[in-house]
Amino acid sequence: MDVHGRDLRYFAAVAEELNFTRAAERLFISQPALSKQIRMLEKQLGADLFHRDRRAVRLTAVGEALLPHAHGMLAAWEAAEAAVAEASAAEQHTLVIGMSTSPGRGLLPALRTRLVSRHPHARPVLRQVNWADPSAGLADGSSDVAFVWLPLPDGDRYRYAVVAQEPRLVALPQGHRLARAAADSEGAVDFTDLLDEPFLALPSEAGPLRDYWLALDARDGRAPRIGGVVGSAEETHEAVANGQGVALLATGNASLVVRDEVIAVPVRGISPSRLAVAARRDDERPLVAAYLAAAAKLGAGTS
Amino acid sequence: MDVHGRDLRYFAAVAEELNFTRAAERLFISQPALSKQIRMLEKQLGADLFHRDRRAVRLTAVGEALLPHAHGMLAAWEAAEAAVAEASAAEQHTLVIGMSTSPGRGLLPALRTRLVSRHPHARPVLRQVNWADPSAGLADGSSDVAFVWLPLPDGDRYRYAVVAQEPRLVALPQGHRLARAAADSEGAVDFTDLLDEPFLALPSEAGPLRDYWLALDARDGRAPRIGGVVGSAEETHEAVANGQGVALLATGNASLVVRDEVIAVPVRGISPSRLAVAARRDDERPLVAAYLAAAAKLGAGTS
DNA sequence: TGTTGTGATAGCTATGAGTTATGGATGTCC
DNA sequence: GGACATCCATAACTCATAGCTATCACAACA
Repeated sequence: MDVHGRDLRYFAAVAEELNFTRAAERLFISQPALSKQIRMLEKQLGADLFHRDRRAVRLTAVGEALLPHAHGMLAAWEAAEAAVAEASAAEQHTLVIGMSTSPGRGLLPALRTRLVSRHPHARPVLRQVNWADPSAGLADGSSDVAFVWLPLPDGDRYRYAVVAQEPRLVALPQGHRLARAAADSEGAVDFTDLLDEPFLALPSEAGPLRDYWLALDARDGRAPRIGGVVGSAEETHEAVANGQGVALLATGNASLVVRDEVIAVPVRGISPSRLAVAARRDDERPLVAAYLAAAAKLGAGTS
Repeated sequence: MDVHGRDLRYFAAVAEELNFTRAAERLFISQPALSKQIRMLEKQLGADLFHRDRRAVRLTAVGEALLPHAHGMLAAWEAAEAAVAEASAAEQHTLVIGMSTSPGRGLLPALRTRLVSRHPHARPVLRQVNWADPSAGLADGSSDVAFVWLPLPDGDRYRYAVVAQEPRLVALPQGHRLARAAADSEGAVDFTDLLDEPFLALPSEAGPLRDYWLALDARDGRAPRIGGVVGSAEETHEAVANGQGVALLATGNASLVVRDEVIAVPVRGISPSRLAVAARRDDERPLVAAYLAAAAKLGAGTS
């Protein structure tokens, strides 16, 4: 049914040498092993490939018929191996960078520059991931590294470098009562004033991250009112503008949501947001390590 | 280095099903066996072929690169198998008929007709063999059946059917003294009159056959004079015409030597020649058996 | 929360691809 | 013609591997 490529290689060698002993030497196996393998191949094909005269070995008609196919298949396999090696190398040098929203803050160009200076062959590829996955593709392997918001669910599966720590804002519809209140109070609001507001939440799959953007730890155990579930910056903008609810934002992301009817004001009394570059803890590939190292350096510089 | 075709087949199946269990069923092997084989292939290539998410199996970039090659090689092997089968069938139906000189006597067309009436696919192929090989190619396998002169050296290795038994003639140059003597004596000569003539002999490799055409058994142990060694009808004609020696002939072969300066006259006192169709005793192939059977029938009819 | 589906793992067996040692036939050299 | 070299086949053994069954781990789903 199938052949082992080796058998074809052996066959081609014997066909070329027309001498089992020399062919075996060339193949770095013993002569009996070669004899046996050729016999097995002949048995499998149900036809002799060589005429073993006492004095000479020569191809039979069947052998002649097989030889060009054997050469073709050996060449085809070499080509296949080369294709695999190439694809493999390309994969080695590709770094998939997951992100839920554009990290902005000039981070991507800075990290890219640092990465390619260390690994000139590196090909960073950006990948947008739904907000439902707080690991931005790390969990299912679709990203190699990712921009994530801390805290990360299953945090011990990852390692990360914080690249930005910023106060959180709240996005409000332009006419909201708290928008006016903030204008009176140094342009900020207390989180306690937001406790009864309906909040836009991440999908429940987001786990701890959903709780974090609801600032659950600042609510003293009282459940938040959920005004809706959002999966992207665009949806958030729409929902806020429509008055479905308010939403906490990282300062660096305000520009994605604030426009038209929506404004954002700082919130006092909650922890700042922390944006990190993360990778799977067990992923030791050089490119991944280099990207994380670059991020750590950047984070150290800007914190 | 090499692949087993089986592994490519397995890979292609999994790539198509994107499900190990179903692919294994389709391949009539167990799922663990398939898993293991794919892992081995991946290990051999040094790259993963499939992305095994908990929920889904999908090809990696490397797998995508390999797949078309795998399909190509599987198709190539099918083509190779077909080529082998075809060549094998052709060989099955080919009967190589060895002969030292054309057997004449209408034997070839008669036997050919009988053979193809029994085996319509049979392709008889004629092969001229040097006189040095009295088995006309049977010994070294270059003929399947052969027209031979009895006695045959290593006679027990062959089986045969006598197709012609004829008095032997002697070929003489036209002006030879015995040519005239024969004309006086019923057109024949006694072998005793030839004892001192130089004889043309077959090459020494011919063994008993050489002795036979020197009629050694009719010489009472006295060595013949050898006038030369001949390897074909043409050489014999030349040598006789030149007076190098005389030569015994089968009646049916006289026409090959007798022309121009050479005549042939019957010889009294020696056994007749026996022409047979022979095959290797251990060669039981239907075509060979059929040819021999046809020869036996023909021999029985004409003897 | 049990059930189903799916892939990986473990442990076993049989096959097969390799080894060395040896046999037997042929050809070669003095 | 005898010693020797060449060459393919066979025998007996070893070790890797391709297959099996049984089972686990995990996700999806009802």
